[in-house]
Amino acid sequence: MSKFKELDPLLHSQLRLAVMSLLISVDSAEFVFIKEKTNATAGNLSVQLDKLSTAGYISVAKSFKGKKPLTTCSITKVGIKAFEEYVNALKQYIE
Amino acid sequence: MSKFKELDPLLHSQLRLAVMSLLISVDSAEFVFIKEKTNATAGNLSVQLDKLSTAGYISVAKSFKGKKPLTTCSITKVGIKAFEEYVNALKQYIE
DNA sequence: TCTATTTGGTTTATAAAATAAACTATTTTA
DNA sequence: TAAAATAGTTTATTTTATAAACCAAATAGA
Repeated sequence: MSKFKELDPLLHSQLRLAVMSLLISVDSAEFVFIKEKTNATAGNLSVQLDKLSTAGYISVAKSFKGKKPLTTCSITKVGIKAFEEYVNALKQYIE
Repeated sequence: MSKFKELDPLLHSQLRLAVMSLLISVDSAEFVFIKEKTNATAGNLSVQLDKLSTAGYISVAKSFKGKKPLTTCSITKVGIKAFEEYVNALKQYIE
């Protein structure tokens, strides 16, 4: 029984983890879609997307659908790696 | 693809999760042992044990080994159930 | 023997994070 | 054309985690 590995604090957050979990299985997803799937408020989601984006875990593209703003997110290579490492570390806790 | 289940916030914390993970596989464990396994500071561990104890997830017995204080913890039935449910919910995020 | 240091913690203060509330700009609907 | 909805962002508040300070007893060193 060894010591517990650190859990990436950026991923060890319910909402950010849900976002990453979503994004890892799709090519890209829109703000509104993520918001619905995660049950997040827009404000909270906005903040957490920023954090993931700042860390380079996701990329966020802002455009327009007609005249409404459209925020599209996708996971990056760095994000995939971080997610995989997090899941790996987490298994030590739950298996 | 359904919405994400809530993750019990009491368990979704690195240190408290590590504590529960430890306790679920042993009969009981002493403060110092848990502290070493989890790399926690005494202060932080003390606070988090209190929270788990207040929630009824663990029981904490305070006694003396010679004249030194000895804090012994074990997981409760309620704690085991909560841990299992947490792990279950978590799988939705990482599988 | 007195005085540091260590052990085994708890309590309180501070820093960081999550969340909620308020706000902006545009658009659609009644 | 006023009200409500959409798609967000920004800022404020609450909650959490962590660190620092503290306590009491025991042990170790000069």
